[in-house]
Amino acid sequence: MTRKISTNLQDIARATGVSKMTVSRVMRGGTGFSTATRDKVMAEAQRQNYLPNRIAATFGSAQASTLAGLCVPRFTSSLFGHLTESIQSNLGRLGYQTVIGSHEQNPLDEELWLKSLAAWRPAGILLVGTRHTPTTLDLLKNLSVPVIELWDLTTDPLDMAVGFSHHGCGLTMGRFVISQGRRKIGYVGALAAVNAMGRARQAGFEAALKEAGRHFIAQEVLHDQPGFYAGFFGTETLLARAPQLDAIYYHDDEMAIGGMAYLRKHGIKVKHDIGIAGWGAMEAAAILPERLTTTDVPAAVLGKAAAEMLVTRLHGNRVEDIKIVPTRLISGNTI
Amino acid sequence: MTRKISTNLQDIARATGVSKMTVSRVMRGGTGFSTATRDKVMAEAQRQNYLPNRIAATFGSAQASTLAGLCVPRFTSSLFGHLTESIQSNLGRLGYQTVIGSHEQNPLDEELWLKSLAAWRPAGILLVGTRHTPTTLDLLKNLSVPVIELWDLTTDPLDMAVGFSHHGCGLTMGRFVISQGRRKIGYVGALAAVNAMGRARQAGFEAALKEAGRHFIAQEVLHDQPGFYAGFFGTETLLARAPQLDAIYYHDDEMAIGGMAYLRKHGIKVKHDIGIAGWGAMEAAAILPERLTTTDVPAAVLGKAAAEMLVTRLHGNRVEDIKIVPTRLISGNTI
DNA sequence: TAAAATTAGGTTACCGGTAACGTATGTCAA
DNA sequence: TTGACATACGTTACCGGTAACCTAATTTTA
Repeated sequence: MTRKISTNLQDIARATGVSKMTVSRVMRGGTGFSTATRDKVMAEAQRQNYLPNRIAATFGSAQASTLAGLCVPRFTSSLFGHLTESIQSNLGRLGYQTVIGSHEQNPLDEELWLKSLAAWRPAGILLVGTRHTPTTLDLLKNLSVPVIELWDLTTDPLDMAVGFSHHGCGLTMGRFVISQGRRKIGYVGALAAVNAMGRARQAGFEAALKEAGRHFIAQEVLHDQPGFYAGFFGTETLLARAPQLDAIYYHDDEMAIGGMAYLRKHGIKVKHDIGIAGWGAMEAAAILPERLTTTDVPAAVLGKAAAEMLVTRLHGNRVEDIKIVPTRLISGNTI
Repeated sequence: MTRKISTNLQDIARATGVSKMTVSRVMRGGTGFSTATRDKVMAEAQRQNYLPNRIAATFGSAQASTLAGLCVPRFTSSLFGHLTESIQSNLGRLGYQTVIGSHEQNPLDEELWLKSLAAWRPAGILLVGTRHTPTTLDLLKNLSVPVIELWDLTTDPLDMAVGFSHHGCGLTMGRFVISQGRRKIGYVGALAAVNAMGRARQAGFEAALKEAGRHFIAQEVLHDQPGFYAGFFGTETLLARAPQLDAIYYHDDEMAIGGMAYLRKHGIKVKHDIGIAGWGAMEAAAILPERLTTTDVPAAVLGKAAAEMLVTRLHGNRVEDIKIVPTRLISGNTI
């Protein structure tokens, strides 16, 4: 029982009296055929309801693959959701299909995913994050396809990169918070020891504090995934240790919002008593009665740039290896 | 320049003195070889750093595909993020790779995505939503692979379905709101005319009102995507038309939270003045000072069930065609 | 103990495209 | 007028697995 899902190029060739190769050329919109032949072939393909077979095409020539892999930390964060959305739709528009994975900041999960992806001989690979296992690096080298590292620009890219400086985000926010007169500042983070990008923001902020002769009064870096709960409970722990704080910098907006919920619950006035700064500019942050002080991260712009970068390179054109997308401080109303 | 990314079965066969077919059998963990042969082959594969080739495998036999397609409305909502995360990780665990798409409630986008997916001859397809174009239905039939419709159980499934009743969610919430003494109730929704599931919840709620001899005093269904902003401005419009409301039912939690932000901004007390009910139980809803009255939707459970259902079927085992996952009313503190 | 069944392989023929190269025919400039 | 070159195809040889079928040896069963 050979499962024949659709007619193939040979069927169309037979029906139109040309060779399979000519049909292939027509279907791919190349050259080497007359307009008469093209019209005849296209009409017949339409009539037979031909469904292209990328499996066969990729098998015949690895160059023909239109599969791209995307691995992000998780899909449950607003920012990565926007990034995924943007990459998938832009790659789709450009004729590529997206295979996804998530690694939860665990390089071994990324490696596992990459192994299963590699079996599909993808045309290109997009990775969020710059922590990779040796095996991952080996695999990427063997595959010898374009690799774009997204989100972070703090280390040298393997191949190409689209992102921004997390250190810069932290630095800018730190200077802003200092400029607003805050001096006793704490930090609440997440994913201790595995989140290089969060740490880079934290370090950037701390550099700004140092410029002003200050440092973090207290820090609470949870081992959990970031999120509303983590922000809520992280704030509780932090304030238990350092009740005198006049500002808190958070890993991201979700955690900041969680923290604000904690403050409100305990009658601590946001801004008046304790200033709050987040990161990521999630939609909810702009809707809060107190507009959250945060950093806008253009996830959709970044995704579009990455998709276009990849496809340009796949089409054999030169591309700049590194693209920086601008982040923007949103002063808001919580500092 | 033939790009040879990895050694192939033939290379391993040559090195171990068996046939390619035997190596294939060993690699797939089947039967028809001695343990001695297996060990020899596995060792050699390891030594040569063999990378399986799913393109070739799928080409050789369509049954060998381990590619599954997943199309959701969008990746930017918390619920669909959790769903995507769950499906991807569970399918990954079971040896399948996930190709994603998003349709933004537009069946034509779904059709376009399905066409590009079909070229990869996937093993199975997961769709959120039950609105499909005729071409989509044709394609699904031609592909003759398992199709699981997720999220909604209000219509007959094409093949299999995992979901819950949106009408039931609305009905239960409606009865609860009535039981709390609310009588002048409004509705704020989104995606007018294209969102069957939101409409089903609305209709369910309305059925509960009818039981109590009531009806929606006012409704505001935006044409936009749901989200915090939509909730904020939808509430503004609704209250301009019907200021006397004592409760509002929202399309989802994001919109409810946006609505609450509007109320707070205008000094209207949530619960005391106007009760609020959402849907979806997003994490943020539980963190708010007033815990949001909402419906818990087990997106992760649903995703896991769908992944396992698909794989069970692909392994040739019988499965129940329809699986209902339970939703749960969270009474919260905003009604 | 002979027949039947199982085990451990090998052989062959594809799957449906694409790259590379070959070959008429027509066109244009020197 | 003739060579050079472009155009419009056709031919051939793969790409790397898997299904289906076959064989010889070994084990089990009647």
